[in-house]
Amino acid sequence: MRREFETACEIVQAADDVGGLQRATESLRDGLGISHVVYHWVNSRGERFGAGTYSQSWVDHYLERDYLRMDPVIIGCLQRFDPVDWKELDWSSRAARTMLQEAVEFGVGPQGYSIPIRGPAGQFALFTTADGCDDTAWSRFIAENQRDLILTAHEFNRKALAFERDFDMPTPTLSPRELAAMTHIAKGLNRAQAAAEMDISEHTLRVYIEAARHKLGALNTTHAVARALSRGLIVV
Amino acid sequence: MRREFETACEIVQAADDVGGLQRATESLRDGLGISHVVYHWVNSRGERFGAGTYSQSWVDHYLERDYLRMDPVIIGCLQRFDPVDWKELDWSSRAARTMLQEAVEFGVGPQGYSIPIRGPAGQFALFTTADGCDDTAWSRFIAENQRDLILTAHEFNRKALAFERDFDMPTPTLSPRELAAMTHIAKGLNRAQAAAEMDISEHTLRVYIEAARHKLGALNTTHAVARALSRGLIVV
DNA sequence: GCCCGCCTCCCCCGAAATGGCGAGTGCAGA
DNA sequence: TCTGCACTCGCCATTTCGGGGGAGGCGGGC
Repeated sequence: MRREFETACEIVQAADDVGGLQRATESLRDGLGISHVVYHWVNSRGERFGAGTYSQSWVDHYLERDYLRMDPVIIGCLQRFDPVDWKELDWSSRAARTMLQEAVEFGVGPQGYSIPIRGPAGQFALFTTADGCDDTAWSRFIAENQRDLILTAHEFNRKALAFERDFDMPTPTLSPRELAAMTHIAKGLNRAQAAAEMDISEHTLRVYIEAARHKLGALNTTHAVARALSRGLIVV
Repeated sequence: MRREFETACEIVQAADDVGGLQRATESLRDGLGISHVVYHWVNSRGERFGAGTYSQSWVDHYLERDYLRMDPVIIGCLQRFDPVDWKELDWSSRAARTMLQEAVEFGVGPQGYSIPIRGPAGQFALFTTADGCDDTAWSRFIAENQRDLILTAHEFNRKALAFERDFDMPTPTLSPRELAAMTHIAKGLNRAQAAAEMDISEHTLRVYIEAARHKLGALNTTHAVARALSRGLIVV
């Protein structure tokens, strides 16, 4: 691992708040001589936060335009799990192209490389490096640093999860029947069908669903399914 | 990266079926001189498969006893996203201890290190190394190889996802309002609340939900939410 | 041995969601 | 320019869900 990555990882490991992650991104940016290093994180409650070198004005602009909802980097990374060069993403919509152009005006991109990672409870993180260099220089940069970037992303994730664990509610345990019931419901069966599938009465199935709902602290069945999926309790 | 890892990664990259992954695990096991290397994978349809060096008799025994449902390695890794040494897991239940004892009799463990990774559509993968050595030797082994193991796990995942992409159906595109509506529903709001949140009539909200349902090929709203979550279209 | 959690079944009723019928505006890409 | 898609609104009948009761058996952990 190159020295600048080692340094950044050490800062991450020593961090005891988001500010520590922030310093790590700055250290890595300076060490690598690129324009941006950003770690963006959605915790299990859907709260977003970020640590990185983007200017406040770009972040404000980005949020103001609600780019979170259409940013091809976000959209694309939510649908894959291997690192992606921004050039591979779908920039076909006009809104996306507009956004990229504005980003460049704010000193972000056009080159970028983002590493997505998902956590067990719906957490989602993106570790991004970006620069304004040309394609060949960027390709070389990625080829040389890809592995170190992945490992550094892991260090960020480890720390971010540690922060969260501190004030996280434990994931409840669902019984096998509750899991089976939730799985059937998540697959789109209604209560009667799910009950038939499990060969139990519809009422019994309801008991499972309600038990799961209460354990998950969910407001209704759909919410319970969403939570169970997000926490990796069931798989559709 | 140590040579044995490089070799394994090259085999993975060249693989065009599960057999290729299988050969990579064997190569890595032999190169590292440990007893087992296993890659276990649950795709987006919930189908499981594995490539690795466990004996068929252990796999049969494991499945026969339905250990998938209580294996602390599986349970634990489903709830974290950083690599874990088996010793850190919860072996307190009697069933878990029995399973570990049997595993050792079948030549698996007691030392183990598993790296979980989640994909965007509910995929879940575990890359595991295991051996019968003592604690200090194992700690040294992990300390020395942790990073290479993570990178190798990434190569396995990349290839496994590529296999799956081949016969995957394309993810539909939801409009911004549809995504917003689905997100609110997934958070447990009822239609009236979600409509109020979006400042539109309840009927309009229904139109979005139904459009999303049709695009996602879902049988009902809950199913649609499950699919949207599984495909990474929305985050709760 | 007792308690707790899991599994199973029954009834009732109000509230919510679903499905199908409409209609009109406006923006953006072919 | 024109077609399509996104966005917005209304009504009605039917199905499904949600919450409230109550009850019994069975197994594992303290």
